[in-house]
Amino acid sequence: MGTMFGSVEDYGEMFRDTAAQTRDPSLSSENYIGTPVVYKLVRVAQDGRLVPATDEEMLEVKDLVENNENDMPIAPDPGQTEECIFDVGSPSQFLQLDSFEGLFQPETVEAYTENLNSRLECKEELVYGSEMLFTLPDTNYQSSNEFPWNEEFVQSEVFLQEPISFSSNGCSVDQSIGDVSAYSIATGGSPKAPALSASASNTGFSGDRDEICLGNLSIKALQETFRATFGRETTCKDKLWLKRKIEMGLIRPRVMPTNDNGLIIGGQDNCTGTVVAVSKDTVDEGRANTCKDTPSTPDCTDDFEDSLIEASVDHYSGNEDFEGEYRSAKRVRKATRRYIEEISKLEEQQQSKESLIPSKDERSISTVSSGRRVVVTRMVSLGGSIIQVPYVSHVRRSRPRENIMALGEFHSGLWEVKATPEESDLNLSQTQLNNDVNRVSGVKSVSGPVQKKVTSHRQSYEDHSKPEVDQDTMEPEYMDSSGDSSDDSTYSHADRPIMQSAMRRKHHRAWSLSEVKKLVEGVSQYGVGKWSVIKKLTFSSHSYRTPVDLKDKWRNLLRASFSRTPLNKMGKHGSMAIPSQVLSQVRELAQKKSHVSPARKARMVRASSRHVAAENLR
DNA sequence: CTTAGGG
DNA sequence: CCCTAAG
Repeated sequence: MGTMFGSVEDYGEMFRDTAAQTRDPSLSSENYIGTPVVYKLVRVAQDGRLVPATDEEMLEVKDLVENNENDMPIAPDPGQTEECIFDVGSPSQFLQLDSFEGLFQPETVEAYTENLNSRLECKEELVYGSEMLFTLPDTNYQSSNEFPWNEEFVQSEVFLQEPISFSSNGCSVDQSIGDVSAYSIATGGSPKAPALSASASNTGFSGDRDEICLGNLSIKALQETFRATFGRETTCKDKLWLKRKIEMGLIRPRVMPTNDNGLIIGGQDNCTGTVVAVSKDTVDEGRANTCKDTPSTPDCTDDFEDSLIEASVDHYSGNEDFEGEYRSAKRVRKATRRYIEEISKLEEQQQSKESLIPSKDERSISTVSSGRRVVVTRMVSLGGSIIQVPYVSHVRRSRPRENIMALGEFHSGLWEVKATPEESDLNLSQTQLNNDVNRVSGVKSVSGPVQKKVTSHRQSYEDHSKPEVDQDTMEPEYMDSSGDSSDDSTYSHADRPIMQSAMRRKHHRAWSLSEVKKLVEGVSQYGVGKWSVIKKLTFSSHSYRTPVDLKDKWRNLLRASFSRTPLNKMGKHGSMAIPSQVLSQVRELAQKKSHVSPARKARMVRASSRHVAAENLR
């Protein structure tokens, strides 16, 4: 790490020292300057992990901070940062990097800071980024007390995130979220304050939208407006920032509907690819109170309230062009703490309204238009409650949804096996079961009680699954099923909720020549159209071939056999061409239509009974 | 459920 | 390969 890093770290140390001081009860009340709040610059990786900032990012932020000392919003990179005022004392207040080197992946960094009273003990930091920042369970912060999340670590945009992010991580996350949201909303400075208490006081401004004449206001006026809007003072001197902030404060409440059909914020699609999260490292438990009690820092609590991590999520644009789009001039600020508050409020409402929403992990999708923008939202259960979030997924982006029909097939998510209880012929039922079990889509329906134990069926099938059929013996059974599942397992578990059903597509399995021959043989024995029989008797070992498959294949063979150009060597699609001999055989059989000679019929019966007998022996 | 046929 | 309609 470069020098910057070192210095930052030093600052951090400095901070910790002061923190240690204030731990002394006798000092706590007056020594506000020593308020043990340590900030860390972290970035939220795409997968949600929190990773410490890199040198570059640190530099960037430092620039921000330093420039700020001149009270001039000089951003290191105009394209990447927004105007902002930083009238804080020194960088030391901001950053502390711990020993996280190596974890960081350089990405665009954006950090916005705002200090309301130019004191280092209280400040507001706004950080924007895109990819959501949630992954509590997997991060290593837990092993490091340097990174206490608890309630102090406030995650704001959480609710915009795809549910899967949490669901796969266990309930502890939900808990955390709960705490977090509560904290972020609390106005009274009490982290424990109920979510609702907060937003109410802030959203009184149902304001005139034509407030865009803010541009003509002086800084003073803007500050005043700010105060009116947010109920607190600000020393921010940046017009743009103030305007934006105020607009956000004014607009957001309006956009957020209070009913079921609503929500969703307009102009929320500006994108960012990265996230910078600045978290506060609370060294002292009683910090908040200490701060609040400090006479000379009236804004303290507000600041604390504000000093949560904020990140905006890009829902609609890919990562690729995010850079360009991000830099595009009129970026609209979006989804920050306030948005979260609203979400929470909405959540609250949802809860109270309840009854409308299934208690399940419901995902009702609805389309909502907000102004010009049409947004699809859906209900998502988060920590037991239901909230409405934009229906987007960056996960799915990479992997297009597959056949939707498949969605219906796996509702229960259980491998239900169709049972044929009334089936008199045990062997037959077994075999059929076999088919169903192995046929991927065969998992579909269940008639009657599902109680039939899958295992027992499977077991019994496997017991006598030893086919009397020659080649390719056995293998299909295990190979097939395991093959299927292994296919699935290659997909990220995080995608599970969404993908699980889509995943279930029957894979194509090329017909081998031996299979074709067998098919022809089967047809010759039992006749065209007796797919079920052929399947049962001739393809008993090929679990993956269903009667329909046979039929389809036969159709193809037929077509091929009558084709003028018998494809000499390789089939069109690279598959082995079917020997002309076989094809002629097919043609011959086809001509005989489906009718089976009495002799064949007898033979068939015999074969069948033989088969049955064989089965019974097992 | 099995077949046939269309997609 | 999937789906559906028809026995």
